[in-house]
Amino acid sequence: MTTRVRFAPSPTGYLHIGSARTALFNYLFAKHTGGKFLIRVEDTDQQRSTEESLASILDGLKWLGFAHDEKIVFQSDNAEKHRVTALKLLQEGKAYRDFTSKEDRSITDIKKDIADKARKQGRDKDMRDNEYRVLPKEESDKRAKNGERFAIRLKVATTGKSSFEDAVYGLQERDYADIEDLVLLRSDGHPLYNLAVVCDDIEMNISHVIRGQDHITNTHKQILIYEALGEERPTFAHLPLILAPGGKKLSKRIHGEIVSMTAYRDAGFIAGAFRNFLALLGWSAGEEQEIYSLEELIEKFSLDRINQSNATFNFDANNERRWTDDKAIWMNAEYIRTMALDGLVPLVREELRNEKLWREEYDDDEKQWFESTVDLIRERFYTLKDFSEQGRAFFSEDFDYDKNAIEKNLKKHPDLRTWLPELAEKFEGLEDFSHDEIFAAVKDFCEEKSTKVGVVLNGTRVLLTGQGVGPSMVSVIEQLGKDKTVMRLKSQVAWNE
RNA sequence: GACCGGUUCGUCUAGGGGUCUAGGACACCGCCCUUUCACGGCGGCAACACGGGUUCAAAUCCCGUACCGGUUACCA
Repeated sequence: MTTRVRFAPSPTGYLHIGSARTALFNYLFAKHTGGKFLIRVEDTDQQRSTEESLASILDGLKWLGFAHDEKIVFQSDNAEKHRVTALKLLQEGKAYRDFTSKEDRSITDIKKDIADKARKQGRDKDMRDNEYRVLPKEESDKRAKNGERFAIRLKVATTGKSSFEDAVYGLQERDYADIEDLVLLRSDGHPLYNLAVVCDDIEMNISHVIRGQDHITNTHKQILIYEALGEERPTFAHLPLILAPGGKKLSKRIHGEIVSMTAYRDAGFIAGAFRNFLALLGWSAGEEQEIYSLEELIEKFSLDRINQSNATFNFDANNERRWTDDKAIWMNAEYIRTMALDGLVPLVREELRNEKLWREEYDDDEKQWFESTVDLIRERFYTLKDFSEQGRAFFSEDFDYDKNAIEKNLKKHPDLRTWLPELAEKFEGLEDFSHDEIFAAVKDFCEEKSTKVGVVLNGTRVLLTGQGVGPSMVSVIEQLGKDKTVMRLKSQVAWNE
């Protein structure tokens, strides 16, 4: 039997980082086993589902490279089937009509209420305490016929327990006494989550359900539905959660953009790097390797190597440099430094285009220069943004000077104000503006002035690139070329800042 | 509250009775390299939640406690 898994987002928001990892693990498992990766949109809650949300989720999945194998299933399209299923269970006496009228309250009120009520309840609460559970069939039929509104609830056994072997957490058990007679169909006729999920998973022939461990209690309920339906259940694998620092829930309301996948794309992350980072959050191959290509992840992935404890996604909202997890940033830098130039160049092109720094010549006459520039400056960059920010001076005359760099590398050595234009003149006289020639000129110059090479090079770096740090300075000079180098060394702009 | 999970360096993790004076990665700190800097190389700091058992031997198995998380809807 080939494996079939599904990623089932509900389109009520952006693609959450935790959902992205769930999608990743589903994808890796499918590809590892030669199976299918499907997408099902859980849009039963029509009130909260939006088109934009769906578009942004699909966008995020596409960016991460998770192509789905079959047509996307929309859960709302199957509502009729779900209804028929609920009615069937009612017919068979496995479910019953609940005529209790629905309370009409706002979602936040309900949430608060549930929390309050739950805190007061102990285990002695009888989950079967519903007068309609034992209402004679004739009576129930009669009231329904009279047009009385009702919800359909599953009749959960009074004694016994539900159990399943989780691929990650092992044997899971729950007493029936702790499970309420869950509602399958709302009184307005809309199917509810647990029913819809089970029906669709059966319909889609899903072999493995891989989802967050916040669904474990749902799984017990869903198993009850599988059993009532007489259907075989899939293998379940629950994933540990990704938490915010301090072990709290990671939410957009509290933590902002950091939880949204698109924030990473917009911040200049490489999809492969982020995927790599996500894969190692809750899973490891059990070896001392950190960088994995998608192919390697697929080859090495297995459910039994998934961790059972929740992971903390580490970041510091008050520190600009630590806006997201250190390791994620490091990994992105690692990818930028080491990935094939062929792969990086198009990404840089896009970044420069977005920032209006792109020139068509970079794809034509200046292709070689452009590629060697990217190769030179990528060495110390962390994100694609750095190409248009720290690296801006390579692509435009309109760049800023780093304040600290000016102070530390320029103004601390006032002589540089006259020296650097002098150095420019020296450069002007050079025949071929090569690495060796440039270096020799700088060395000569420093001897003349009896100063350290570092002082001159650091000052030069500020005037040429606006930065305090970067690749080998002589290479930078060579890469910029004689004209720009001379012009910028003579400029007084930085001195006047 | 109840039910269900979890707990190894600050963070991600390896380890599943002896090979653990607990390994790797990120971050941090030092040194070296680079006649300059946030690259690179080398090194350092730093963890088995606690208490009982079982065993010749426990980070690893069992029990309890603490703490953290999940769930507890006619939401998904």
